Amino acid sequence: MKSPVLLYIVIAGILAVLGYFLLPAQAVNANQALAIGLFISGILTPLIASQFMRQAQATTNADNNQGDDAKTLYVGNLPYRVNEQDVKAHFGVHGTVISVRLMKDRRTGKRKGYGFVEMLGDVEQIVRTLNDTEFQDRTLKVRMAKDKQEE
DNA sequence: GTTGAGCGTT
Repeated sequence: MKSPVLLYIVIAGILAVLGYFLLPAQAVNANQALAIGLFISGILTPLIASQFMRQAQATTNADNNQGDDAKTLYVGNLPYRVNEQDVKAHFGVHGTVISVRLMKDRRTGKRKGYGFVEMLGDVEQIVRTLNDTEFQDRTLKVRMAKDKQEE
């Protein structure tokens, strides 16, 4: 039931069969029956189509809630010497790491000691697991990233 | 070459 046009045809077909048996032939002629059927189909199609859209949306939301969407974690208190590969390896144990961005000074390019890890999985659980844990002799700060939850 | 709270980048 992908296109509204197809849906419209199906509804009109069902109504045609129903009308053939239910409508008194002496009260309504063929042209009137056709007009009524098309009219009712025109009303029903958007209603039913919107129901399908809601179901599809609900399915999408359910998938997202299963943790298949990328979330961004804020990671603070990182050692200055670690690179993005190290962070990726460390977080990759508990989920799928999409990308790692270690913030650095724009001029000198030196690490600022914090960054963002974009990953899949139960992010809330990962925060609880990795926050306040040792990483290269430093105690990590792991939080949900603020504003930008991009898709 | 140093430092140590924080929420960013085309």
